[in-house]
Amino acid sequence: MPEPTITLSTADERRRTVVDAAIAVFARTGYAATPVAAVAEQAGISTAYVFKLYSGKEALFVAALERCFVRVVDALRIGADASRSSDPAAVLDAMGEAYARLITDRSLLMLQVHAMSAADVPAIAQALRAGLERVTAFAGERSGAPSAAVQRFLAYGQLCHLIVATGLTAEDGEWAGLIADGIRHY
Amino acid sequence: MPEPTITLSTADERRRTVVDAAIAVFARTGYAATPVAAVAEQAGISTAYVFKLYSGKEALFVAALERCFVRVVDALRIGADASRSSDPAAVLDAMGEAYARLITDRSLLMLQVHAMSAADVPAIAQALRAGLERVTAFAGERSGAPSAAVQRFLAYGQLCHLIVATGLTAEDGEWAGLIADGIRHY
DNA sequence: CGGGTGAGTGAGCGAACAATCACCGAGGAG
DNA sequence: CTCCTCGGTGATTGTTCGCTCACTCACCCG
Repeated sequence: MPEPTITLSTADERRRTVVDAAIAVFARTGYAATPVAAVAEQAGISTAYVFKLYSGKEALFVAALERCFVRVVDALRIGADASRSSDPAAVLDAMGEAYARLITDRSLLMLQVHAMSAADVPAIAQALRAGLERVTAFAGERSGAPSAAVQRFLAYGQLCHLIVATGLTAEDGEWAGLIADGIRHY
Repeated sequence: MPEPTITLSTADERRRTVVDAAIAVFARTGYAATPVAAVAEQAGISTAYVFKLYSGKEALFVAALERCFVRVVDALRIGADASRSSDPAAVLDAMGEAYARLITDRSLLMLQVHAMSAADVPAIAQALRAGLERVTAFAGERSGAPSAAVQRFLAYGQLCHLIVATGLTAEDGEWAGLIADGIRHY
């Protein structure tokens, strides 16, 4: 056994590159419609090597989804830290603002949408629940808000996902304005 | 031009059968991962004939989605009619109850989830927006509720979709109970 | 230098799938 | 009977995709 070193192996560095590529590509075309070759191309390596780094397409998607939720929770934490008031409602609002800024790049949002659609794959459903748990637990504990407020936070987050995924704009009419009113998505 | 008859041609009857099959099958495995042959099998006809009834997979999915939204609005109407009070909040609540009962069969719910994921196909995104408009407009006009209440109605509806799609249950822990509290999905 | 280890790839197999085409049979009109 | 329309199908085709395997190259330790 070699002595433990701090420096990462090159394979692990590659894995990070691949996961970043996977987030971007899966977010564009979804789980089923995205060939692994597209992820490999985005990462700048061969398809064969992607299969050496991850046991299959499913594991690759799960890894991307897990990283996605890590990034979401990180954003919520930064948002909460930036809140001027420690009032639960204010902290929750600051988290919402941070999330809205995070998803300026739509990848993290769309990946969650695609994951819901691919949840008939058990491993994906499990990763989705695990990510949801982390978001829910963090939002609740960090803000100190009551359950109903956290639930409301998540519900309007899902509404935001709907707005972005369907490409709703003000030109869609009065009803579109009704749906999107006050929902931040820059 | 033949004289207009009330009786439907057999081809149109077949189209309805196919659309019903499409709703069920697409709801299970989504747009990209569902072969047209699976829809044909469910409908009890050959794959070739499905392509004669619909110009392609895309048109078939759009037809299924449109019918899905028709069924949703119908359910909302029936729910509103059954409301004892004409108070806007009460009517909206009755609509929610009717929707919760409608999606006892998960097909209509999951089809909407899959449609969001497939919204990078322009025709699907358009059908989704059109359906959303009908739901929003009907809920608002029929209940007479203020915009914010209608928006809230949709947001918690999306939360319900998240709960069902991820397969959340009480065994998932306290956080799961927090998310699902009061959200009707039988 | 020689050999072993791990990063990285090209080529290809087998299966699945969207879409098409040639074709069949029944029934109604002339 | 003949023809023509229309519901309906089997077989096929070209392509794509997940995944594997044999292989190369660079580096490092002795």
